[in-house]
Formats: sequence, C-alpha cells, structure tokens
Amino acid sequence: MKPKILCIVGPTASGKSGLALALAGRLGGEIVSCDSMQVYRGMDIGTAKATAAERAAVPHHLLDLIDPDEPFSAADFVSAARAAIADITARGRLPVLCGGTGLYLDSLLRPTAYASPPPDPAVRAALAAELAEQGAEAMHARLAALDPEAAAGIHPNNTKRVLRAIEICLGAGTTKSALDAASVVGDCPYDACVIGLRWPRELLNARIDTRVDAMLAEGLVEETARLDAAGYLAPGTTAGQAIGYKEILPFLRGEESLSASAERLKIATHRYAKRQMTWFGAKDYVEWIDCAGRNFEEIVNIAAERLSAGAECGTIKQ
RNA sequence: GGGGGAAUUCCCGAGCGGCCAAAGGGGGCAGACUGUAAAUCUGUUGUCACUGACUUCGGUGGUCCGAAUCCACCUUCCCCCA
Repeated sequence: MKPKILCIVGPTASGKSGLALALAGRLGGEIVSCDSMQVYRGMDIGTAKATAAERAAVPHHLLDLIDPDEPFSAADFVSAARAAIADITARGRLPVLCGGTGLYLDSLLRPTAYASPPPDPAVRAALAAELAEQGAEAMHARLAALDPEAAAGIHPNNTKRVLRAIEICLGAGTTKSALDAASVVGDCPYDACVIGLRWPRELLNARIDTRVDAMLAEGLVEETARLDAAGYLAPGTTAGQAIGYKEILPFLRGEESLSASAERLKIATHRYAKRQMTWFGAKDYVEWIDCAGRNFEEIVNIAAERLSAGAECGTIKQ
C-alpha cells in the first residue's frame, strides 16, 4: 500500500497555497513546499512564502532550508521531500505537496535512476571557459563529435544543456544518449492525487499584477536591498535567478523608476506563469480544476471530492 | 512671430529610390525541457484563396518604369531663437 499524497500544482498566483492550506486544515494534512526558491531563507515576500500565521496553523516543510548563496537541485528536493513525506505519513497525517516547480514534482513522482554522473564543478568551469572562448557553435560541434544523438536534440544556443551533455560524456566515458536510454523511470512511490489550478490567461495575469503590487506594499524593495547587501543576488547564484529581486535591482541602483521595475516584474511573472502552464499542461497526471467563475469554497470542495474519489485522480503514467 | 527636427507594422526603433511586409529589441502567441528549472532554449507575430496575391510606413497630391525612402501642401509633436 503506497502512502497517499495530495499535490497541488499550477502557475504562480493561481491560488495553490490557499487551497493547500484549506485542504490541509480540513483533512489533517501538512504542507510540503515544492518550490525551488522558497527553500531559501530571507527570500520571503518575493517568493510569496507562507506567513508565520499560516505556518502556525498548518505545519510547513521544506521552507527556509538554506541560505541564498547555496545551491539546491531537483535531486536535493527529492530526498528532502521523501523524508518529509515519510515523517508526515508516519504520524498519520496527509502530505500536501504544493508548489509550482514542475521539474521537482516530476522528479519526485517519476523516480529516475540516473545513470549519468552528477555535476562536476571543475569540468563545468573548464567547459564554461571553452564556451567563452570558442562560442556556442563550437561547443555544439564538440558535443556532436562526442554524442551525435544528444547533439541533434539540443539547440546550439541552449549552451546550458550542451555543456551539461558534454560534461556527462566526459565524466562517464560513454554518451549521454546511451545513459539516458539506460536510466529507468520507476513507479511512483506514492498514491498521488495531483490537482492543477487553471485560469484563463487574462485573469491569471490580473491576479499576478495584484500580487506584485501587494509584494511591493509589503516591502519587496527592502527585502531586495537586504539580500543585495548580503551579496546574495550576485549573478550565478540560484537565488539570484529568482523572479522578483533581479527586476527590482535596477530601481535600487537608481537606473529606473519603481513603476518601471514593477512593470518588468509583472511581465517576467506573466512569462514564467506561461512556462509553468506549458510544463504542467504536458503532464498527463495532472487533474485540472478550472477556477474561473468559481469561488474559493467551490474549488476547495471539488479538490476534496477528487481526493476522496481516489483511484482516478493522479494516476502516474509514462 | 522666426528657425530647425520628427511622424514606420501592438510598443520602441532601423530603413533614406528597386534585393521592404519592412533589420533589431520589447511585448504577444505556441512549444521544448532526463539531476542549475522563478533557470535555459526554440518557433511564430499585416491579411488572405499563403512557393502567389492584396493592404501598410501621419494625410492629400505629385515626380519616377518603380517611393517608407524624392517634391509640394496639410496635420500633429519636439527643440532652438523671440
């Protein structure tokens, strides 16, 4: 009997947190954050992290794990999430995964035994230097020599992926495509019900804009200044990639008005939401709830019904 | 009142007689994603009966085989002198 878990996914500002909170409260659950940025301490307003009051009402896991200059990966997430889920389940409570980082959830639900070697900082640095010197085309050509199949599947401009593929080939002594073929996607270790929140684009964008304004009112600028002063927003850090801070930085440096920065932040968030929708939309394990025209109560009820209906909800295929 | 400059496709902005439905960027739309994922990358973006046709570069009228590009006038905006 696999442990039962509930997962709430969807684009940013779709109302995941509120739903998770309501469901956890009603069903005796605890929330496990599935968010690549909320693991960082000090990044609270910008990541829309659960408030102290919310955390007091319902236990939250996987928040504030590390400082913003520390790296964190999908693999780190999977091990931390498994531990949290095991702990919650052992106490007879329901784990409620909630978050918009699709890759993290996917990695948890479709456990893959990767045959490829883990990232090697030294090799990465060397490849990055090579890229700076020779350009993207040359790196892609190098990958094509090492692993034609992988090269065919990665656009030359996508240097991150090109470099990682070369790194794998170099480290493993074989090709990345061979390793990919050899890696096995195991069964989902959980009896998971995955619910996705869906909104028409215009409505979601309006919600995003409202939330950005709220973040600004709550002190996003000050939070950005604090993180910057601590050196946490240096380019290259995982935390520095977060939407919310890098858009406010130009204002802090006097390069543009606050309204201009806020506008860019809203647009960046709209685009991010679109990428999330594309990702989740391609996952057949997501059961969608159309939120337009429904009030919060109705959405909570629909989700609760689906969870109790069991079986049909959240079948993990592929 | 006088002098100078500018008006380009959703926005910014190149173009300065044919190779222009018009560079580039932004935004929009669609998508990818096998251990950095709030990242990274791709395609597309005047209309249609779409290997071709049609409409578009403030307006009107000219010049020319041919104009977003040249001329005249008009409209609006900006700058300088008063």
